[in-house]
Amino acid sequence: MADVKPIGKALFLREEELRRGIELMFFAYRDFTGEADSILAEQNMGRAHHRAIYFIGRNPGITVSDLLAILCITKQSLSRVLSGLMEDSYVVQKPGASDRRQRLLYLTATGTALESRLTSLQGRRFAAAYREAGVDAVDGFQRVLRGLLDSDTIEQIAQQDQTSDI
Amino acid sequence: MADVKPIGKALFLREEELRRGIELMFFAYRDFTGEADSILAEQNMGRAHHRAIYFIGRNPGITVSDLLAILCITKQSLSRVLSGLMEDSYVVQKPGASDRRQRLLYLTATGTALESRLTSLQGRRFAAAYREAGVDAVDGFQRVLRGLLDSDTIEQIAQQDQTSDI
DNA sequence: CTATATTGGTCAACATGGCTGACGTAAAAC
DNA sequence: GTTTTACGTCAGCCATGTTGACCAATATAG
Repeated sequence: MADVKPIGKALFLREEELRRGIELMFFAYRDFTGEADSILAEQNMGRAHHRAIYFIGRNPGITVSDLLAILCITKQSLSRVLSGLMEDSYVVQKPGASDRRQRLLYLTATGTALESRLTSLQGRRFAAAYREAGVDAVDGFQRVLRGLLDSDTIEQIAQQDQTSDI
Repeated sequence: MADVKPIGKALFLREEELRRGIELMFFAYRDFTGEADSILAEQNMGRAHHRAIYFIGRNPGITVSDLLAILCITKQSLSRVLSGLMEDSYVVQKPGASDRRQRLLYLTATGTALESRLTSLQGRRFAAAYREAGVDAVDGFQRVLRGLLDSDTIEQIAQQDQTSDI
């Protein structure tokens, strides 16, 4: 097998490298979400609830349509989740001050508690990975992940960063 | 706001950094799988079919239990998916030579065609991201992703690499 | 050779979380 | 005053995960 053409060898290595990325992405995402999933299961919630709680916590007072734009799901799907979260008092809604059709979403104390529990769990996993890998690796990690995004998503994230009340 | 304590500022930045990672992971995974999902939807398949096809293509002749170990789902869930794939002639099974209880899984020509279509789609996305980000970034990316894995997953991947017939 | 363990499949029932389509209501905007 | 927008809701469908029970073929250990 030593007589493989260099070009073939290069292509093979390239495909291996790409497959490694694909697989790593699959396993990492699964393990990354796994821990939070078990906590959520205890409260009879799923990943969809987590996402809603996370982004409401991150953007207090967000409107339903803005949340829809972030999550990219149908309003029926989100509505089902939000109804559950409000019934169990993780989330409350207030009418918008300027536009009273809007229902601005906020976490309750319970909601905030759950959100920070979940986020600190996932954050610890990231912190450990970052620590092991080193600062330069973190930069590369984020650059590659950004490169995987759709262009719409990139714009969306950029806008969010602008309007966020940091 | 210039009188924030340095320690508070550092913690804030740290949390921001961790949240950035969490969010990037969510968006990147969604966009990364999105394209393949649409192709799969055309063939009335979902992500579960994709995973099965991918790992059978990657490990021709894999047993059902080994595939189960990779996917970490119940055999009932996998069985449903495999039945569909065999009915539509994407996958065939042959009895194992040494252990005839085993059913070794292989892709058909149709299956291989679909697998490579999907993989090259996702591969192109990775290739573009890798190209933009640069070689060093790729290394960092993979190091951080590996750091996010559960220890069981790490062992599993290591074993796979050993036994793979490269 | 027999007992047990392993590999794999199957049926039934259920939950979650996507989706579509249709319809309603309140408020803003023109 | 009409139209558009923001949001909700009802009904139903599909994919994919779950548990539990049960069965068949075969390998393996005693």
